[in-house]
Amino acid sequence: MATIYDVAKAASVSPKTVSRVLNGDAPVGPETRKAVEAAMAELGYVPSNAARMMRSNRSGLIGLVTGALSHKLEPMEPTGLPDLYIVQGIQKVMADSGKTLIIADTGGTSAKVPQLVRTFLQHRVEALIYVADYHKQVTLDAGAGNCPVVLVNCFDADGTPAIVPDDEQCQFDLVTDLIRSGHERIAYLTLDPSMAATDLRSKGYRAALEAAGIPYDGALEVMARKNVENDDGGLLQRALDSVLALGGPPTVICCGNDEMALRLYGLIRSRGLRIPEDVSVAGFDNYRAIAETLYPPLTTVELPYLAMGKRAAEIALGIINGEGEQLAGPEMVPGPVHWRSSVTALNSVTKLRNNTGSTFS
Amino acid sequence: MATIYDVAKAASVSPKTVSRVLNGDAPVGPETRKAVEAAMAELGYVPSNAARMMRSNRSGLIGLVTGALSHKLEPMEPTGLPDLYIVQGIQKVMADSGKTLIIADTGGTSAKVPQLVRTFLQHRVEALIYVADYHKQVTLDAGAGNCPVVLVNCFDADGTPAIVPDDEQCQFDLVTDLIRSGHERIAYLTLDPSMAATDLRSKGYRAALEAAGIPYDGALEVMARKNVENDDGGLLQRALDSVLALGGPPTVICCGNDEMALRLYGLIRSRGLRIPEDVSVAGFDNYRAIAETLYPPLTTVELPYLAMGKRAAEIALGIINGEGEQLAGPEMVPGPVHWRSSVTALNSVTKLRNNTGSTFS
DNA sequence: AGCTGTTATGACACCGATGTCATGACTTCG
DNA sequence: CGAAGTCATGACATCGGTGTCATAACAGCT
Repeated sequence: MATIYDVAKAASVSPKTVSRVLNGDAPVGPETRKAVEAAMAELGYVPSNAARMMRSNRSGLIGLVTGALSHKLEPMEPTGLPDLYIVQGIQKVMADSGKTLIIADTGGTSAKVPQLVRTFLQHRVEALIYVADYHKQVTLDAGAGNCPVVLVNCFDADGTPAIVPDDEQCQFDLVTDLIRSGHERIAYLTLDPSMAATDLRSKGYRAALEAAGIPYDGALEVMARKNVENDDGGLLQRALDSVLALGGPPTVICCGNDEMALRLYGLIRSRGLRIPEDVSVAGFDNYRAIAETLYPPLTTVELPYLAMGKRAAEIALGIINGEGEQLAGPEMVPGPVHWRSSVTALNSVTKLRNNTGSTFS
Repeated sequence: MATIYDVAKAASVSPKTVSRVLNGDAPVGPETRKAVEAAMAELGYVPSNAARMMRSNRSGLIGLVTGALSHKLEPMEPTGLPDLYIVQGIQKVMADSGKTLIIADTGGTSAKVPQLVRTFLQHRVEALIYVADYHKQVTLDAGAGNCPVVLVNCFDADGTPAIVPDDEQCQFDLVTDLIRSGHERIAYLTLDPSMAATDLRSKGYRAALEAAGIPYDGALEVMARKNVENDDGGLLQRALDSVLALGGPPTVICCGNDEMALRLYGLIRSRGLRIPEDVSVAGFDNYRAIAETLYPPLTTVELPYLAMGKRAAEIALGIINGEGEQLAGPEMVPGPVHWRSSVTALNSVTKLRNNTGSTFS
């Protein structure tokens, strides 16, 4: 591979002049420039980042640790594919800022993290971003030294900069929209309570009821999914039957995620009920492959994964450039409700929803 | 950040000795070693890959160009999420071999590719892997110089090493299994013929019929999906109606992908038919979020994306290490049939299928 | 004319590792 | 016992760029 010296020789100038042409950091005569550029093209010269970095101490690399690539292999996918969207958002911002992303996958084993971090430090990444597969608390045992760290979709106890979804606000917005459409008996089939999101969303659900002056009925909120190997869906069946059997059955059923909603469609229909005429359904995640493809299309909330990724990248870049904005602890990002026809309006104030910022599709 | 000189000074040895401790390429006295290791730990020393690379000319980096991260944002997702699985397979093999993956995303614009390749070359990647979002032909206009290139899920006209799915064999296997279960009237609702896969699968479909001595009926093979913005699913409705209206209606309907099958479930049921009692359904892709979640679970074929990724990584490593195996042109990888209850057996020879290598789940 | 300032360029050291070669101490063998 | 071989270590050059400083040519000003 051609070096800067080869180019210099071919153009009959000094290596430093070639460097100046490359970086444009000092004036170069027009003819000299032309000669150098010709030589570079001729030799197919590509500057070596390694050598460049030796002096400047700026690698242009950002390290990203994630399970996004591997966790889809697991038999259980409690959520959609959040981390992937996050990675996407990060990638986009980084690419725009000229940084190159190095991605390492944990393969599902968080024990690998320290080793991955070490590799990143060897490459002298300018920042480290850790993306979790679902909203949770983590502890960063890997000593990242003085390399700035940003957490996404998770947070720790040490006030490390973190970006998390606003699960509570999302569920609040969804339920509020349902109430605005005239629903009052709103069932909520939740995910495993061991997940940080479950608790937050439950709070949002109750807060929305309270804000509308609707009394909370514990019988309408049922756990319908457990993160265990042998969850064959029986839990969901029983949960559905239990809310349908209530004296005042729900007019709409909220699901912990879109997959649960997909299952629920089948179960509801096998009981002879129509969606949304007999009962409305709402999901969570806006897992589009499901939400848009189902018939009728599913009303659901989008967790702002893409936006979270972008925000995390901006925070990281901010730290690198020494700009203040010293985010201590988690920053919450809200996401939009996607209103589709799996929920029917029980009144005629539907228009009102137009002012809430929800998107229709 | 501490350098090898700092460590050397702290341990009162020469830098070279520290280097020897790091690489273990020459004998070091046990006490010296201990002193050096203590100094490294003390200073939190992490060797610089850039400096290391300057001498050895081995970056330990592999460049991966893909649209995997971004294409899921597009409104249309003709296939599942193949490239992601491919990336996964590559990542796994590379991590095991000690290489670090640099991932760049095209953001959907293939015009960006040359620039991404340039960045990779600056980082002196040891190989370049290009992953396409669906099986197609490409032209590599980006001059990768003498850097080895491996294509995945695509191929070019120049005989560049390439790994592609064996669409024909997959469809052949699926249809053959259907026939073994007693089906003879087998409809096939295809994807857009502009995709390379469509043609190959059609071939597999016909070959399976022919191998079983079943005459091919053109009326059973209908295009049901076009890659255009305004495909509202009407095409699928009409396709379904056309095959159901035939004198000899199909006992099983194969779909171009699992999403189409998901849609078809709804359409079939809205016509008062049961799955699989009245008509069986088979998909393509083994898009598990759909195939396993649907009720009844969907019989489908898995394109071997993970295996393709692994194979591509192996090929790339082989080239780097100068091992022969000079793959010229595409290598086809077959994938397994996943037999689930969306297809009913019309005879009692089901047992036979056990010998075909299909997996049951 | 003489001084100052700008432009265009080159010489040289340096970033942090590793490859090569040299050196001194010690072991082994004829 | 001396030659040859192994072991443990260090001096020094080198990889491919960039930062610093020097230098020469030429313009503009008093």
